[in-house]
Parts: sequence; C-alpha cells; structure tokens
Amino acid sequence: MAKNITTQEKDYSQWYLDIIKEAKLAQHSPVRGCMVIRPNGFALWENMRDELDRMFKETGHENAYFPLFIPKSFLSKEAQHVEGFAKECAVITHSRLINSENGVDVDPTSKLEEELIVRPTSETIIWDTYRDWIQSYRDLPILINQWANVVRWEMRTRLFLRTMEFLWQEGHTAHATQVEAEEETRKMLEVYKTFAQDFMAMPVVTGVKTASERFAGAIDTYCIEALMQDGKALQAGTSHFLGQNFAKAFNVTFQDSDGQVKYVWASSWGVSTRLIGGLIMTHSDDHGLVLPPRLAPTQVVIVPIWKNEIERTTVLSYIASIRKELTDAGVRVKLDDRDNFKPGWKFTQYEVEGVPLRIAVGPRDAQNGNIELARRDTREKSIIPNENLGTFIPNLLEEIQSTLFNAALARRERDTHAANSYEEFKQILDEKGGFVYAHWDGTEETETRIKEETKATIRCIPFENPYPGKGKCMVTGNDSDQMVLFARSY
RNA sequence: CGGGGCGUAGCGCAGCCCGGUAGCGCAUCUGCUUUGGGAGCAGAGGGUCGCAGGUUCAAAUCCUGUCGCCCCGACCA
Repeated sequence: MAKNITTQEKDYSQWYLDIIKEAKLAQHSPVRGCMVIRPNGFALWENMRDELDRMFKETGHENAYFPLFIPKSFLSKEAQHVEGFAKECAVITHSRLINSENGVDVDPTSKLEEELIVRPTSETIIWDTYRDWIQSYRDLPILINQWANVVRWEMRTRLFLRTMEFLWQEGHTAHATQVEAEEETRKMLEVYKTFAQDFMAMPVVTGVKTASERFAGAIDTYCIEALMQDGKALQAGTSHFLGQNFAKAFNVTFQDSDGQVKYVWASSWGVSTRLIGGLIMTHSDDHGLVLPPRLAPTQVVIVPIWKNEIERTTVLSYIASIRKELTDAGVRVKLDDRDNFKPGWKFTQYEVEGVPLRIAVGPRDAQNGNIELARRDTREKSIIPNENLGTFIPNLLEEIQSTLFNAALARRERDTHAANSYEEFKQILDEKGGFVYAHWDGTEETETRIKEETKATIRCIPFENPYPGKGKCMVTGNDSDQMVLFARSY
C-alpha cells in the first residue's frame, strides 16, 4: 500500500487530493482556486489535447486564437449569456502599477476607458469577429477551434474539477442552416464520446440538458456524463446548439443562394482540464493513479536491478535491445537507471504515478533471457521470456486499455438504477448513489423541488434510454414521456 | 457568504496553554556499506516562526489588528 494516500473508503475527497499530490499531477498555487499543473499532469493533458486536436482536424476544423480580454460591452449583447456569466467574471479596470511604500499600488490614473473582461468563454468576441468574416453563404460553414485558458470566478474550487482558471478547447462554428448547425452539435458530441470511451476508457452517457442546466445563450445543450467511483456524476463535455442567438446579438448575416439575407446558425463545444479529474476518479485506486495506456505519457517503465558494476553493465546492455524494440514498435518507454533510488522505491513510485506496465530486469533475467512484467491495472506480476516484445507489449497495452474500459463500464452499470417512486429514488440516492433513472413531468418546478430535497439534478435526458417507455412523474404523478437521468454531481 | 482548520527549514509537523539557546521526520549534501517491493550507519548544510503593531529585561509563545491558503456547505464546466 502506498504511503501518504488516504483510502477511498476512508475519505474519497482526500483520496482524490492525495492522488494528485503523490502522482505529481498538480499543486495548489499561491492564488486561491488556481493550480500549477506539474509535468506529469501536463504531459497527460498534452496527450489528450493532441488526440482531440487530431479528431477535430479530421472532422474539418481549423485552429485559431482569439484574445484573452473581452470588452465589457460585448458581454451584455446576448441577454441570457450575460445572465449566466455575470457573477463569475474577472474584470480588468486598470493598466498600470506605481511604486509605493507598500511595494506597488494600482495607479489610479491608469483607469481604463472601457473595462475588459477576462474571457469566461469566447462566444462574444468570436461572433463579433465572424461578422467581418461572413457575407455570403459561400463563406460558410466556418469551423474553428481554439485551445485556450479561461477564467471563471468560482466560489468553491477543486483541483482539475473546478479551478478559477482552466485550460480547454472551445469550438465555434457558423452555418447557413439550422439543420447543419444541429448536425455539427451532435457530431462533436460524438467526437467527445469517442474520445472519452476509446482513449480515456471512461464510459459516458450522451443526452440533452434540461432548460435549467443549459448553457447560457444556447437553444440546446448536449453533454457527455460520466459516473465516478464514489457514485457522483461528472459532466465531462458539452456541445451547444446556439441557434441564431449570437448571430442576432452580433448582427452576423449572410446572403443566401436564394438572394435573401439571413442570420447565421451556430454551435459551440468544449472540454477542459476537468477531464483529468474524471480520468482520476474513473480508474485510480488506493495504490495511486491508474492511467489508460493510450493516454499515459509513459506506457512502460523499465527498472533495472543490479548489485555491482558488472551486473549493472550486463543488465543495462540486456535492457538496451528491449528498449529499442519497444521504442521501434511505437511504445512510450522510459528507462529509470538512476542509482540513487532502490528498485523497490521505483516500483512503488511508478505505481503511484499510474504507469500501465513495468518491466523489471535483474541479473537473473538477463541470464535466463526473461523479463519481469507487472500490470498496473490488475497489479499482476509475471516472468515472461524476452521474445517478440515488439508485438506482445503493444497488444498487452491494448488489452489493459479495454480491461479498464470494461471495468469502468461494469461499475457504471452496477451503479445505475431505475426508481419507480420518489421514496425509492431517495433511498437509492442515500444508500447507493450512482445514476438513477426516473420519470419526471418535464417542469422546472418539479426539477427544482427534487434538487432541493435530494441534491440530485437531472444530468440529461438520454439519447439512448435503457428504461424506455412513458410513465408518470415520480413526484407529481403527471405524464412523463420517458425516464431521465438523475444523480448527485460534481 | 457561512462553518471548521492551518500559516515555524524544500515538504510534513511538534513547540504556544505555563514567555527564557528554534526542534523532529522526510528530502538535500559528503563518505562507506547497499540494490529482486519505499535501504543502513556516520557526519553536514539549511529558519527575518505569514505580516504589522503592542505588552515585557526578554515574544514562535501573551494582546490587538491584518493578509493568505485549505477543507465542509449555498452558485457553476
């Protein structure tokens, strides 16, 4: 058992923080609610980013970059949007410091004519720009993504899950027709689902948000929802059909092939460093982080073992060919031949850091033509011959990838229930947690009441319902078209 | 914004009640022995005790203020 990691059973929240600390993913910064993403965490983010970026480009998108600062007036142009973000905007009021007895002070003479907002999201400045880019239907669609940081002044923060500044991507697309914009919204949700499941090995439910959970300024918000090990849901990504709301607010029109001037249709979609929190809470255990091989910065770590200089030379030369074979096969391999840590220490450390496979090689293995192989996911250890590792190891990494997904899927299915009455609903939430499907009459009043009484929210109205069919609302008894997905959430 | 906790060596903490040479563990450096699941011994370096006032011969310790961070709840990706 790894030292310094609180068990999940004892305190899940503390366990989560311990994992981040011990796996060196991130640390708190001197600024409240902000974090330093350490090399281990950032390498993970880079792999996620690269894969998503590839998927965005395969679906026809281009990257661009828009400013960090947004004129205050832009925020006020779309009423719903303003209302949604007004409470959490950082505002820049001055441009200069002056020396003072206290060190430095804000120079009162440097007050800005128009205050600037640090972007909480970029719809406004992007749609202000799109107005210049779009005249004709021939200018459409515009399929843009940007990788950026954004700031939302949160009351309460948690590393990765909710920080005041976070990294994300935001896609912003402009289309000639409603159908096309809606298709784009759904297409990108599918991209997120594929990424979450195939790369993060994190099963997700796709669906549409209710009005109260909808993105400010959207007509519809689609989401991927994942279920964490402690039975709480995590919104892992969102995709919004924005209708013509921003086009109207920023007067973005085009002349269509029929000669008429029309407003442009829009979508936006994003995932953030929050995904790292979801990854942690999907796979990791009391021994530390567990990373899916497809995203792990290091897929295989090789730990050599020796007693003296002769053994060291023998073992390291034996390892050299193994390392080359794996590297040639496209495996991300790290050799840790440091002499100031003992093998046992390294074993534990790489386990804590979540490296999917560990190969240990000592004099005996070099002598016998073997390697010792340890899997992080099952923690099984075996001695195998040093043969065909260039095909064996990649295959094993893929097996680990699917084992992790299957385990996460089995856990989600175990923790997914259907409630046929409000009493049963509350009982499931209190005793088991997890996803709970239940009938709801479709009104905001009922939704609010359920939230106030149980702290559970409607995560989504799922596209694929495991409990299809009409029924009666568990609270009011009114008609319900289908069960919707409830959970307590992060 | 409420409730709780904490600021003392790079990290984790004790010391504070009862004022009197600033300590412990880990980490770091040196040397030797070690290396198949978080090594051992010996030695060494490292501090304006969050900040500002006050009381006192004397303040990490008592008093007053102030700043910051974390955790738990009300809003949100």
